[in-house]
Amino acid sequence: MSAENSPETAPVVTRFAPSPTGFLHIGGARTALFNWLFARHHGGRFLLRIEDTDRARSTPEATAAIFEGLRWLGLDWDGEAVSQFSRVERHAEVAHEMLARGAAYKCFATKEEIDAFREEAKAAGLPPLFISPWRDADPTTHPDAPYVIRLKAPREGQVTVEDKVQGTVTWAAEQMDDLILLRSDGTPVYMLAVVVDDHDMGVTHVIRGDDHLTNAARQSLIYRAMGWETPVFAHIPLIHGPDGAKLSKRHGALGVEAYRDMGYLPQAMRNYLARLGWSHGDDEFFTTEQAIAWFGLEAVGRSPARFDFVKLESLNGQHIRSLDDDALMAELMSFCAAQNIVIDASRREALRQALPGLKERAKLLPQLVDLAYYILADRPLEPDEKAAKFLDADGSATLARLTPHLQNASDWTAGKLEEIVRSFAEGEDIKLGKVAQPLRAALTGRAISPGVFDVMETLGKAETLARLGDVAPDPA
RNA sequence: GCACCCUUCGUCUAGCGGUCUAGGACGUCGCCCUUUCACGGCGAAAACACGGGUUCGAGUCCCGUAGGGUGUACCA
Repeated sequence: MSAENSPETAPVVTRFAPSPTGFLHIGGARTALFNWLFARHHGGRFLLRIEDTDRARSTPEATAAIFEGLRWLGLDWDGEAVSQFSRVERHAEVAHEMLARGAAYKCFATKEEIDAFREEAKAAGLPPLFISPWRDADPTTHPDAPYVIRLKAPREGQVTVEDKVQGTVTWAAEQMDDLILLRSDGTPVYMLAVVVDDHDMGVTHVIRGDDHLTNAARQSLIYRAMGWETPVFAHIPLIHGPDGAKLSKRHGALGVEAYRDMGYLPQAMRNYLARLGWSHGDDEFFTTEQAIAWFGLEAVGRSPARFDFVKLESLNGQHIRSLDDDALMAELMSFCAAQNIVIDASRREALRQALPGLKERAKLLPQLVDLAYYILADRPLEPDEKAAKFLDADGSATLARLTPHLQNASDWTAGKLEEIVRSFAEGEDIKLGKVAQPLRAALTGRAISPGVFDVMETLGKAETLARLGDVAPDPA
């Protein structure tokens, strides 16, 4: 690779490489997001590779869930997703090339021998790194038996990884064992497959969780053995659960589709996830376009972050409010469709009209649906407990006296209606709340709602009067 | 065990030797606005893990200690 083509200056290529053994969890989603933001920021390419070499644990369902999760999050990848398994022959080919170069060797040690070695080492208080007796064996002494191909790792000196996030990290060569490249059944091991694939796919920047930091050292040995230039590494800190413990499947790590079902917006997820471990000064709320414009590895932190639902929810509320009504309506409708919530055309129209008042009050999509109860429900409404309190004898009587004033309304707009109700309250010598609250309860069945005059306008004159009639029969 | 990484308000973070009596956001608590709830506005409590250095000067650099995390497979 020529100098002008080095990873530092070549067009950026990043990748996300999940193994399809389950849903796309939140940590993976953030790794994908960082890779995506970085690629988009640099006008580069973002690739997807499915690490499905573990045939026993990989499932097509999981692969589908990962695609679906990424799509929902809006993290579009370039080109076709690559199946790592489909490349086993190339991996084996590279292993044999390393063998031919003398950078690797055949090891005939059996699993039992290795286990025994480790136990002895442990008992003797020595590092449990297996040192193969076959490393420098004369090939003529090789038995006719199954063997693995091991990397001939350096025995002395240091191995250094220049990491964009972690800085310069150094290990003593003695810490590194002769890792297996090809198993005795001829299949490649992960460590080899990643390196070969990243190289062949032209990946310039490897951005992944810092649980791979030590892997980077071992992988750099493979790059070196093949004479390949290493990509730029960036190991980002992991995400922990709300209690500080590692986020795992049985411990708070949900698939991204769970967040979708809870009513979070993809842009809010992107915003929140981006802020976990990365910052741009004091900016908390931003658009995806801004994130792309601002993103850089130098502003990624090194300490792990806890996942905080409360803050995510707050951010989601901000995104709901900032979305224009038609876009929000579209999000809401697709959410309802997924949740099997059916809304007919006329109510959809009323909902759309009421959206400006609704969205101020919701942090999650389902809250929007709940708030729209007065639009979606059929008469007679079933007041909840708090609403029922406003509809006692006193409240109902007030409403009964108010009704004629409404019937005579010259035009049915929020402004005009407020005028009418206010002058009614004045005439009765009661506070506006005394009439507005029963009115709200009667019209919405709830104690909380958007402004009651807006509700009346949304409902229209006939429906408003009908609902009043339901709770406050005409005294006449 | 060994190796590596991490450590600023409850949480996410700003801070890249002096501008830090440490800033913002979420959350919490007051007050204001107000027909409810939100939104919005104003204000309060709340942190540099500990101990040594280096320096005229350390949240910022170095070394320890403690705590946490990750890795250490013929898993990925």
